[in-house]
Amino acid sequence: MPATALRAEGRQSGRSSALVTKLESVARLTLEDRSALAALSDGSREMGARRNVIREGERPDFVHLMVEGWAARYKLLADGTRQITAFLIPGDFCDLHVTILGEMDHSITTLTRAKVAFIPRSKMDSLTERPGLVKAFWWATLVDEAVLRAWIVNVGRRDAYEAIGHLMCELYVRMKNIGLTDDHCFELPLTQEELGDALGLTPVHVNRVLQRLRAENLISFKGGLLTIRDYRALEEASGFNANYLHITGRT
Amino acid sequence: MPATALRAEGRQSGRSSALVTKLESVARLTLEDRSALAALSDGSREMGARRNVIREGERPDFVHLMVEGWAARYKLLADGTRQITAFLIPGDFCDLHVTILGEMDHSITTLTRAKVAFIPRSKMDSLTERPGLVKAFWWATLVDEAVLRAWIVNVGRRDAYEAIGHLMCELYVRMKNIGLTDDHCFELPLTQEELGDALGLTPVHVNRVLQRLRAENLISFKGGLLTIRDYRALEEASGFNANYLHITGRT
DNA sequence: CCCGGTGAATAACTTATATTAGGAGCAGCG
DNA sequence: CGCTGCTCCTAATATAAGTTATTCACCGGG
Repeated sequence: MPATALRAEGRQSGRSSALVTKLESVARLTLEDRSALAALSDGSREMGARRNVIREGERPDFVHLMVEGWAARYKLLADGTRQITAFLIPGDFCDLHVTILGEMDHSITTLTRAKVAFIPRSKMDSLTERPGLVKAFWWATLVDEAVLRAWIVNVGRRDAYEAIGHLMCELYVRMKNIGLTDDHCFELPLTQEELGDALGLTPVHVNRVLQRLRAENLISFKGGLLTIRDYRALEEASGFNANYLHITGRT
Repeated sequence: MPATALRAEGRQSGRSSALVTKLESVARLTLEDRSALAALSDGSREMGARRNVIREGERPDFVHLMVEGWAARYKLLADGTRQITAFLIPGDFCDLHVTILGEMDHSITTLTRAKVAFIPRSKMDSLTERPGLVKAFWWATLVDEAVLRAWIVNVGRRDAYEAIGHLMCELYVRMKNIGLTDDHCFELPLTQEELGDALGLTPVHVNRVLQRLRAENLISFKGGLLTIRDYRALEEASGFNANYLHITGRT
């Protein structure tokens, strides 16, 4: 498979930003809207893998936007276990409008090397004066909420096999929506432990399930690269239905 | 315990609506804001227990607001199991701004007899022209999101005992915030099966855990009425921390 | 007053997943 | 080069929770 095509960090450079790509799939943006969004990435900072973007208890002055790389939203429990509640990929806001709530009730860490934009509140305010963007931002938060609900279903009612399959389907659709897939292959830079932290499973159980998914020829997953060998079958096996992602355009 | 005081459907009548009480705990509302909110309850409809408010796939014309009684947000799986992703109590919007997304990706049902306001979109639009209310509504959706994250942690990383305790603490704080508790007692009109559907457990296991919580004198729960006998201990046992509810005023 | 329905309580048994532990492969690094 | 530290993989055992089934208590209706 064409691994290198996906790996390259600059795959999107030259094209529009992931955020623009994502929002254009549901909202009609003006030229000015688009360049205003693109400008957000300008002052973005490079961060190493596994660095804190924000921590629980902090009161961020900025809204953070993923420009490149992956991050995860998580909560730490008293006994040291961790629950990941969201994976953040390029084009995702980490904490849109969180200034309203005051302090963070969870933490965010990068998973890979990443580019994160730190957007001052004043800049956000000027953006939300554009009616088209307000609506697009609303759409984004509502979809985030829908993803959370699907996550609950995953952890609550699906067994490990279905849950892992479901998560992979979701991430595939989201990555495809920002142009970061190549056929049915995309970068999934998660360790088995991180997958477990997302789904409430132990790494050893994740391992067993991955083997089964491979044995059944549904996926191949190695070196941070996931290929869904039989997307239909994986959807079927995991009960995935993309409707909750509310992507209207291309599927 | 003073059951009757809580049971009365009109407990709040004469006072301000649950929505006003809830939003006032975080935002300063003008007199007009308050009366505009109160007016929302005017055209509310009575509904029986276990009736659909909205179903997956529908495209609602209205925003629904819980005025009295309980409801639940849920998803149905192919194998017939159900996962509840939220409990809705008075003052909660069922689907704020959902008109943006198009069709519903989940369903909502009443759990008890309830009063639900059906608010036309135009009315919502006029409300959100008031800056104070926009911010208050934002706060409400952000808290809803935080509740979803806590729910994921509950289902993913806590065992049944902790999860049930945690849910009870959360519901206690939320009910208290809208003035529907009496000391540490409040109406919790959930069957053991519904509790199970919320936490991904079977009713028989929920039963076992409830017995244990009773045996340890942490709660008493009978006839839809929950009394938290030792709130501190329950918080401690379940790892509950109310910070994610972002209630600034009274605790 | 009995009847049917629903929710709660048990019990016996099964199963999915956790726990603990150890080894193998590979990458970065002094 | 040979460390050191991750991931990944595997196995043995333990346990929380599921499954199925039965009984009991309560409540409203005819």
